Amino acid sequence: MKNILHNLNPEQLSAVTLPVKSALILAGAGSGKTRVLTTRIAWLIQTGQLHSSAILAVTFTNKASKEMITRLEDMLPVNIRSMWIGTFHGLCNRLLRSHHIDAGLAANFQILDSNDQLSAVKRLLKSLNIDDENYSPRDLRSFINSCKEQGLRAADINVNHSYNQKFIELYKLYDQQCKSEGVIDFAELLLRTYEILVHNQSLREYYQSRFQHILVDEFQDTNNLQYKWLKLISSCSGTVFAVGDDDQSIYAFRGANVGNMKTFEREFLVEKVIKLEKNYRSYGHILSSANTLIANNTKRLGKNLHTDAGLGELIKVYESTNDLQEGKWIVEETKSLIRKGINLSEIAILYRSNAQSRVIEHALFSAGIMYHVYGGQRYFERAEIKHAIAYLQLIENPHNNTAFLRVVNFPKRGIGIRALERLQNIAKEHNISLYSAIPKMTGKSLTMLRVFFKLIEEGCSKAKHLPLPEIVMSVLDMSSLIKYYQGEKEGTDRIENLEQLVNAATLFLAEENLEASTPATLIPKYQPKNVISLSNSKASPQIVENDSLPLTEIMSPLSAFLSYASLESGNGQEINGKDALQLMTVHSAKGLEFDTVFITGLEEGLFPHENSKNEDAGMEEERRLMYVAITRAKVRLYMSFSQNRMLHGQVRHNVRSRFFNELPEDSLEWSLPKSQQYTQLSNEFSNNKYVPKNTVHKIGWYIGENVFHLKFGEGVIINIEGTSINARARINFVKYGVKLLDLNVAKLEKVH
DNA sequence: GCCGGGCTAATTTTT
DNA sequence: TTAGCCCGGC
Repeated sequence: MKNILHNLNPEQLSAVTLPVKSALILAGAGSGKTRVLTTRIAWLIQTGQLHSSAILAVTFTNKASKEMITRLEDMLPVNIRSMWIGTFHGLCNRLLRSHHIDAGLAANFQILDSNDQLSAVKRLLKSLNIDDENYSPRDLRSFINSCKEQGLRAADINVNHSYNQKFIELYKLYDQQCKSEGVIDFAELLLRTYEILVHNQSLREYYQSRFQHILVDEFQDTNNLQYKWLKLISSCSGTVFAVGDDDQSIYAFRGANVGNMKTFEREFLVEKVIKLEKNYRSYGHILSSANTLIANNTKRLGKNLHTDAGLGELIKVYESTNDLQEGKWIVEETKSLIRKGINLSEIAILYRSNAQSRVIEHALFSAGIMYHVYGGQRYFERAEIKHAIAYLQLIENPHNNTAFLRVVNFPKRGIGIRALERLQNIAKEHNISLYSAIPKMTGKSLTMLRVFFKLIEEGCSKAKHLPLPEIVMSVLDMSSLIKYYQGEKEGTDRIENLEQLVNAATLFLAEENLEASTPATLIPKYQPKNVISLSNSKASPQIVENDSLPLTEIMSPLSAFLSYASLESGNGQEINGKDALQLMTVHSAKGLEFDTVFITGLEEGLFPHENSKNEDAGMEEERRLMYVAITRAKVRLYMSFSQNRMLHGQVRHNVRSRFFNELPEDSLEWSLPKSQQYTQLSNEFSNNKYVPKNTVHKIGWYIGENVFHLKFGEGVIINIEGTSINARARINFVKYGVKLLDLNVAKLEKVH
């Protein structure tokens, strides 16, 4: 038997070997969090405390769950399959497929990704003739999602606001629309699962007794529904082992609630919180910067990272006049790093928002330095792939109107908007899907629509006999998608992508361990009677066995593949053999580490971002984001800011980020001596082409200065026009935006 | 049905 | 600046 516990530090060891009770592990950046999580699972199984089927491990991303599976396979000789490891969404998908009848869903329900959801919402609004900017599709979508993430149905929401009233009504109609089309959105996967567990006692008790230990990764990212879900499924015999880092909570904007950690500690009666504070990633200066910075946050559970590695290099801070210069500086530093023998792929350039990559890319491109920008389009989100998937969805479920509208006239079949409007009216009138409405159409568009109808119909019958990869192949052919792109100027890449889809299907089947030739079969697996009888301890072998089947066994391979495609957007950029510089937002850097990290654009308004500066919570999240950025670096850390930056088509004057004041002086190495900073600053301003040279002294105000106005509050001078008596300042006020004020009239105060 | 001009708004992102 | 959206003209 492998000694899986060797080389664990005392804190890690105590976390790994905790008794099977609810526990909270505060795992700092680079403290071996994943290791603890996987080793604990292995330890529980190896010591015979739990059967592998009693374990549920939940992550947020597919990447994280894959990583966990890989590591476990390395540690354990047993079959990982019997364990439930996956993302919240993936696990809920599995549960809903197994219990689709209880959930009131068709066996082959399809999953809307957020774009699909948006078009579904748009279609709903259109069908109701709502063209009011107060009810924009995007707002409605986020309203619906945030309701679902709170566990609220339209009927549950208090009607006390006229604005709400309409949204609630629309939310209800949206759910009806989804139901009749046989589709569900991401949030619905979770909510629906939660609801069937609440409403179906035998089902609930079955899973409650089955999962005795539930391990949750990145607990700080859970939203309220996920928390409720965990609480429900773990009550009775279950316990939750939560691992997270409140200091790395950077997803509040999409519903994550850090407060869940404190609530968890209280409600799950956690006796002792274990902190993993030993960092195995970064050198001392980097770590103390992170510690000092994050100490400025008030709402923390408390944690301080330390390392055995020495202090290492100082953090290099660079101040530039403008963003172009910042780009050049990155190029120069990169070149010198290359000379030191550092691989480009070990260097990351981080920024707060995607728009900032442009200037940097330009500089790198001109210098001939290879780079790779993360966050591009993912494989399954590419237009051509979405088209192919839509055909596949229609074959599996022709009533999916979102898929229908996506491809009914793509490639062109001469089916225009007029025809579709009529079709939609017929469908609405008879309360049927667009597909079913086709035979009821009249006029010449009927002919065209019939062609499409036949196409789908033939696809359906073919799908019954062919193995998955061949279904995909035949769809590419019969849809004429390939033919269409052959006629396009830049279609080669798209054709390549489409052909990749066949490989993706083959690969998917292989991973699901299934013979490619198995025909689609659907066996009802869940027998409520059995479950009731086993509510005490051991689950019947039959049910355990069913629970561990690959998805392709409980639904058609095509259906399984489609859900995989929706839930796994596909690492758009994963295989990248080239040695290239890594460019990404700070958000997407979370969980990664690099030898060298550049944090760029450290300016007030950018990082921390303007929109977050007003409330405390927003500011603290920005600080955590900065903390995440810093802790990505192993050996070398660079930070830069620029006095001027092109933003929204305008040159903006920025002040360096407040975060610099929150870092330890001793760990920083300014590229200009600190004493010269402010002298330098005013020189730069007076040399600036936007300011007449001598205005600084004559007027007594300078660009970039923080000011306070009685009515408008705080702001920054972004430009000064005219001189002496005519002098006016363009001031960017935090709350009121840009105003032009006469400096001789306006009562401005300096803010220090 | 398609193209182009004008307008507007402008973080962060996984499933 | 630029991407996305809407509208009008062909």
